[in-house]
Amino acid sequence: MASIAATHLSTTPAHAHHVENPPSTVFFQNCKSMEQLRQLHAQTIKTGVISHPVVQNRIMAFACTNESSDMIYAHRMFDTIPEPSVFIWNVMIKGYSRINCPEDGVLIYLAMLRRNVMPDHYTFPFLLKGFTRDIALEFGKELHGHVLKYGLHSNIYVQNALVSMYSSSGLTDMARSVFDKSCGKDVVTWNVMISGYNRIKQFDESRRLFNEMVEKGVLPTPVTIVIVLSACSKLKDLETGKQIHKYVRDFNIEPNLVLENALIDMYAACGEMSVSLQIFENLKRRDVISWTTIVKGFANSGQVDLARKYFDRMSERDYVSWTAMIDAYLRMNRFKEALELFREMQASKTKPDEFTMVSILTACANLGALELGEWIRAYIDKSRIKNDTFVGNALIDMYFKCGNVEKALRVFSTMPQRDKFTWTAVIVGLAINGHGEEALGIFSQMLKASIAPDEITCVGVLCACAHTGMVDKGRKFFAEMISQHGIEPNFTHYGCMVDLLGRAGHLKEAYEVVQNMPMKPNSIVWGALLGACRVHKDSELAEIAAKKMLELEPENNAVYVLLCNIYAACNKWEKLRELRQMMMNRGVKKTPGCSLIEMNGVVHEFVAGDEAHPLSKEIYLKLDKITSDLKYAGYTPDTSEVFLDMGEEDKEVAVYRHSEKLAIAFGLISSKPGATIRIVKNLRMCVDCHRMAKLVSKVYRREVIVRDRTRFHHFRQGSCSCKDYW
DNA sequence: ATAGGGTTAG
Repeated sequence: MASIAATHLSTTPAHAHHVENPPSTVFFQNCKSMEQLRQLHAQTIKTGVISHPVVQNRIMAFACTNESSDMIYAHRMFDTIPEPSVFIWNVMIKGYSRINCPEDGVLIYLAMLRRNVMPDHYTFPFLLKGFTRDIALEFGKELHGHVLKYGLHSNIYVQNALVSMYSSSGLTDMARSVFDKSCGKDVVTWNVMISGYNRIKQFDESRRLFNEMVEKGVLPTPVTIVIVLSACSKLKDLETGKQIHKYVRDFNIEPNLVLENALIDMYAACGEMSVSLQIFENLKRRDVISWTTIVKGFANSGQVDLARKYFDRMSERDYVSWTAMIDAYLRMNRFKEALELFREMQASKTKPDEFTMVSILTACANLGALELGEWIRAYIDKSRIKNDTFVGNALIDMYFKCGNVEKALRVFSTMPQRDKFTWTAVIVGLAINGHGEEALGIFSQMLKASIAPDEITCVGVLCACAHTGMVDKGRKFFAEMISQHGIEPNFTHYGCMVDLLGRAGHLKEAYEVVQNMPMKPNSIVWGALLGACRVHKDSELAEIAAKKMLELEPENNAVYVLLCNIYAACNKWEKLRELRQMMMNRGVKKTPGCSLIEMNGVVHEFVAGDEAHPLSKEIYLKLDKITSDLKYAGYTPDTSEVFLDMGEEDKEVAVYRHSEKLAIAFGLISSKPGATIRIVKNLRMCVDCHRMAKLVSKVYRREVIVRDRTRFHHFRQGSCSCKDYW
């Protein structure tokens, strides 16, 4: 092909570039690659036709806008043109916006103005495309001024480019003001405006504007339908979604694959998986988005195994598909499976993005998998994955939930941008790790930074007060929630208050709070009171709280167990026997205690009395050794919370086999001397395990960190960060 | 020789 073109060219005489006789440029139509363009370009130089503007235009247009465009090449040629026409400037701008360098486009545009070349109606659509929020904030207004100055605002392409620039960079109000002022709108104007509202999540306004558009008689295109279906999906508005579906059929709108996918997504989001699936099954062609949408649909409806079935059937998966499936496991608290899937994702050589990283960090946080979390952090740096605020927040949360307060704070202090969630993560993280005072300090910094707290932030503040016994500060803050921060206390806040007062020994006041709260107390509030009764061994109030809880949640086994603990601790054996009988009759089973420990990137799981671990034999031998070592340091088993009907010796065996002890023994065997042992437990730590962990930290000079259901225990040199107050 | 809008995920 190139040689034919070259032959053709060589027949054109070198002197043929006289104005009255422009050279033929048909041979450029066959040019397919930059390689061919280079040959043609060389020929035009040899023959001299290069000096003719028509030829220059052809070469520049190809170099800038062809699929295999080469802006370095284009710029080199551009520099040889003494007086570039507006056309040449335009294609240069287009070239830079195509390769996602809108700032370079702006630089070219400014150079063009300096050379006194006026922009035309082609310039702005190229120039404004692909602006990010930052670029729009920096140049948007000025360029908007230029549009008016050069009298181009009535051109519909220019006007749509302006609306699109503002709305796609989140400056929706600016977009709207151009939109409202424009006299001639077409369907694209409406589309870009509506998608602007989608962008800032004002889906109800998207829906409203769509209705207005239809009323005004503007005919929607498939693109309009996709935008509005997306809004319906987010609003979970099945009614409008169905209407639009009907509209598609009634008006014979050509349903392309993107539109079909949007329909599948809308039905899935509205909980209509059967309709969603039906559309999916009837598709002639399916792409990775169709499949991912189905996977996500099942994930959202909690049917993670069905989601997996479709995920496994996919012939092609991208990082979004993998992340969707990982999230499906997260949603069901199946964190280990989430991590297993991440390993498969790596094996498949699919590159994760920052969304994947957030999901994996969440799994690490919940499993206490610090090693893997650290690895992810290094991976993010190494692979230059976008390290945005979401990632920072997830890292902070991971470090706190793994009990590493120092590193969590280090991430916090180096984050360039912080949002409400960042501050809240730090406050909650400090609180659960027992650093109440510091949490309050961060809270006042947050207020100074003019970040408004939300409900969760308030939970963190109350939790900080509760875990550190700051009763007066907690009372004061609770009173200020409405007056200072405009936040109405919800059940969780009342629960925190009851916890705060009750734990500090003000059981009567705590009970009063429950009785006087403006809404009917729920199980969170009664549960907090019940927990306080355990700490202070008040079996009478405990009975009231437990009875209320069981009215609300008859299936809540933990309530029975806690009441048993309390009876046992108060030596109320008769009551305990009756309760045990009732539990037997109702078939109530204790949730087995379960502890997780990560070792060399693998999460090991232990349940009470477990013998399933490959190292089980060694673990029990180690446990024997620990017990005898600790006895020298003053350890005696504390079986006061054991409520099983058995002799003292059997009780000792029962506490001896608790899952956190197995995990500690395993940790001591498998890690280097001096390494911190981190454990995550699903239930509250028992008194005996707590006592033993303190001694382990002293005798073996090991830091032991146990995260239980509600808080952290940092064991160091024989004492615990919770000050035995949990 | 050069024009604009869309789906999946924390």
